[in-house]
Amino acid sequence: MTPEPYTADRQSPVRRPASIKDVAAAAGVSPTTVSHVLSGNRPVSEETAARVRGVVNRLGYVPASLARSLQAGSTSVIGLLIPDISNTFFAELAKGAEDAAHDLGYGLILCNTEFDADREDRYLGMIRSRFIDGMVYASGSPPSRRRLEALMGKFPIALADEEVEGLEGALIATADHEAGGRLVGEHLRALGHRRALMLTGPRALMSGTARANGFVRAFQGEVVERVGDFKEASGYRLVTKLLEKGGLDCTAVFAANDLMAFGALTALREAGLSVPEDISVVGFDDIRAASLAHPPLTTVHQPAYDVGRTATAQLLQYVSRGEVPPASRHTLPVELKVRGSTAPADR
Amino acid sequence: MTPEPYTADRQSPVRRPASIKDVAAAAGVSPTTVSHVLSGNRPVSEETAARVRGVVNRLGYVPASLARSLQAGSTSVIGLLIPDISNTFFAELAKGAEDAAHDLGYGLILCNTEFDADREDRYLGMIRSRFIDGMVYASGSPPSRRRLEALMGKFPIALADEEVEGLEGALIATADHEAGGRLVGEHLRALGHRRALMLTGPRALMSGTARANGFVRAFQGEVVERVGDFKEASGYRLVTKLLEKGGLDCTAVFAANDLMAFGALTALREAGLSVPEDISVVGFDDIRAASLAHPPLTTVHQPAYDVGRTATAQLLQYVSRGEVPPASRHTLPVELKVRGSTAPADR
DNA sequence: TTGTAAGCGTTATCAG
DNA sequence: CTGATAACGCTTACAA
Repeated sequence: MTPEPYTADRQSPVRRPASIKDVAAAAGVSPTTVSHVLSGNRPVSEETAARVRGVVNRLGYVPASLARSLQAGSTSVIGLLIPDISNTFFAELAKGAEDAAHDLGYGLILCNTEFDADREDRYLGMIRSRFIDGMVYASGSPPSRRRLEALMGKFPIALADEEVEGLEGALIATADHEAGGRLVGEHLRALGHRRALMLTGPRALMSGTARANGFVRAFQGEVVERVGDFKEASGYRLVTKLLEKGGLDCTAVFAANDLMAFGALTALREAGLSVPEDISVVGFDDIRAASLAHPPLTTVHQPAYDVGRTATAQLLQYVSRGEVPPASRHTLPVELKVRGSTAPADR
Repeated sequence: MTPEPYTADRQSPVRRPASIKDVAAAAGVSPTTVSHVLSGNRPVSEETAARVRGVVNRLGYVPASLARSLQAGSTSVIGLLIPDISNTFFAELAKGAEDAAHDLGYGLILCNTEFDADREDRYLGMIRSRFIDGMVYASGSPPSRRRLEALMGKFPIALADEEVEGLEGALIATADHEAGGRLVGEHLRALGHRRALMLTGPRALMSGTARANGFVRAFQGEVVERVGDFKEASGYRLVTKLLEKGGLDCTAVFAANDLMAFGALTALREAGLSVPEDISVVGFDDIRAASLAHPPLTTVHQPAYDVGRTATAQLLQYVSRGEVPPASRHTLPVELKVRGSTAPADR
């Protein structure tokens, strides 16, 4: 227990970590034996095993996962690609994915793209270079389709939440977007609304299209459509612009997601309109802030957690066998949450 | 362009991907040359290079990152460990970290622990087994200290947002928690409040302690303290319990984070108290929902993005040189956001 | 019960 | 300008 003599370079340069050979040498056995002590893949005499374990502890030996994976041909890690980590919808989805991965003995790494094609490429590179065994893809930026297409048949990929147009043959787990739109349509119709503004997401995203279709079909009234991009700012901009050139001329707004609904809410408030007295607003997703907002937002609850969990569990079934998943679709139910932002269309 | 003949097993089993040897053989060169064509590390005749590139494309060859990393001794990927991905504070922090990593040519993988020691262990294993080159650690669950301690000197780790008690010698980037607490104390005092309830985080977390210290010092009034766990439910529970046994007897509540403040808000509302007329409430973090809440929450804005960005950039400076970072502290300024949840203490 | 040697897919070194 | 060969650190036949 005498104090260690001071060594100038004690801290900074990382010493080469102990390898299996170092352990073997120090324990007087072959690397093979060390390997088997650690993996339990074949019997080792208790005496030898104990000695090896002692050395392992003393040296702080941890097997290099890279070498192990290289040899095994797989890393036991998959990725989850999402466009926007601060959208709580994706956060929930990620939790589901993580739980599923964890349960099945896989690591899950989150890849956040910020809707940036560069980053998406980079992360997809991880699967092409086999740094990860598979990928749950929950982004939906339109340009990604062609890239995905090339990967789909060659690597294990599952689509979560968003289906990608023209990508048949994929494993996909998604909420029932169409039914969600329908629920909103029925709700507004029942409240007596006959003219609605619909704020959609980008054309190329199927989920938005499905929501819109379901809505239009069930609403059976007049629908003014404006195309946004799922961001709060676009909801604000779209409504403001409409307001400026002569008013909305609608009694209800259906935004394709909660974020855009918030933007609409702000624009409406700034224009001196009150929700739901003057106009009703409905969102989609039921993110956390929806119930906290003022007024609390009527919206469609998506089972984000389940979408993530299902997509991941399904994918791993194939990944673990070294297979690429065949086409299959898992549609999860949605639920309308009626809150304070919708009211009858009187006046 | 004749249609490919149907093959029964076309889809499922993943064929062994092309290796550098396959490319070399098909191009009639050595693996060395292929490697150099791709890396540009040494001149290759344009003719040979073109031929190699042709084969690379035709075979869809992508270098195996595992092999490359094994050889290089590093993966150019670091991890960011966070406790709760659906807390937008961490989401912002993650964005900052991601941007910094991206700028410096590193990949960043998010490790979400859900405050679960199991998962934390698992993710820390990634750095011990050298699957990642470094880790930005933004969790603060108390039991983690000893584990971290063992890693700290041996692997490149940076602490973000939360310092860990007893862990000296770390690279750490954090908001000025103490100053934040002070700002709240001054604000409430100026409004005439003299008795406040303080909802803290777990004892072991230094950030919470710093906030509390700053607050108590500046408030100079009576402070009732209750220990929570940074989750919404605990804010609700603590306030409810107090309310049940005889009222709060305070004119203001200072919660150690916004989530707990929301919990308090709900509890207060259920008890028929209105904010800020009957009682003022202040949070900490300034997460997205804070401004959306009703009433909008007065809170301390933390530069989450900058914390993530700074911690990561600093860490990478050392990681890229294969060094373990020495102790250093980066304190980032905070800002009080006065909103609708605080008012003068009249009545 | 244990060890030797080959191989996973790269890149660096050295040689031509 | 190009190629053998070794080495990165591990696992796994095959052998003893």
